[in-house]
Amino acid sequence: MSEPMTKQPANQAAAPAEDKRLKAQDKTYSSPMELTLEVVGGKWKSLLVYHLMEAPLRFSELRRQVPGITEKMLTQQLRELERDGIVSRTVFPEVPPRVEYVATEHGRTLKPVLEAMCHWGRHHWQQRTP
Amino acid sequence: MSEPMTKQPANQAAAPAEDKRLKAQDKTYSSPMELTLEVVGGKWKSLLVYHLMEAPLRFSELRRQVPGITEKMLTQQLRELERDGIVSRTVFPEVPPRVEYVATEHGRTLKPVLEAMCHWGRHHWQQRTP
DNA sequence: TCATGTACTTACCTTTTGGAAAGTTATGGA
DNA sequence: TCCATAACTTTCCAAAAGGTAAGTACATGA
Repeated sequence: MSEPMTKQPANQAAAPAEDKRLKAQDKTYSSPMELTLEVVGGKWKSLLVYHLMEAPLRFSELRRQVPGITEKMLTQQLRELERDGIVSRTVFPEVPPRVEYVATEHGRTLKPVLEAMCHWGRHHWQQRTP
Repeated sequence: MSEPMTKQPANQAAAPAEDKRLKAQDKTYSSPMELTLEVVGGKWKSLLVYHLMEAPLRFSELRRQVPGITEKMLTQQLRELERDGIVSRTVFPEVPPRVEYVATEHGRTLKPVLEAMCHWGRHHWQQRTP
């Protein structure tokens, strides 16, 4: 935990790196947690991934399930999650358009993290009023 | 998960609420995760709580163990964690001063969350370069 | 007298994040 | 011809988060 982790470019010369699962190349972290925070930190991402854990949802369904999120934030966060290989996006060539999002296999490895967060929140959100 | 949770003030009239474990009174969450994010979200808090999980550390030790954090951020985040009942602060009446921080019993309930985050980060920070 | 160490404050500034509201595209139906 | 729909994009703005750098208090030891 205390040993700094350095993300080296691994194979700078040969491979142009088509694996886009993780951003944050060349960055130095002091803890693995920082990487997790980069991927699902912020106000919306963990919520979104959680909703996409089991079944695909389309843009408008997701917007309904995550009250308060604006369209701008929704697309923005989904794009970043997609870039990090956490969710996948499928466009159906219809009019009006239909686009579905789901957690990828890689994204589903976040399940323990999200469930721990969910569990903690559930059990501590009204610990007061004893 | 989908049912909105509303945090009511519980006993507005009588009790002046001396329990400061959780902030975020009167707020409505759409998911328990949001509460967790309020408590350990942000760039530093989860890292700090993780370091204070087992043994107490003093201010300067913490600063050393969390490279990159400024003194301002360190005190600020520790104050918020203290207000939320996650860490406790002990001042030793000495000169030069000595102040120690540790996770409270309540704070230690975050262990599964932080460990899940740590675990995920450790196993995915270099998944590329296959 | 002066520097040292520790745990802070404070003021100011930059960066990041988030939000409101309007515009865009394409097609089929009234 | 006009409207509706879905999934955006764009612009402009506000707020929150984070960072820099300097200053403070106190007792001790040089």
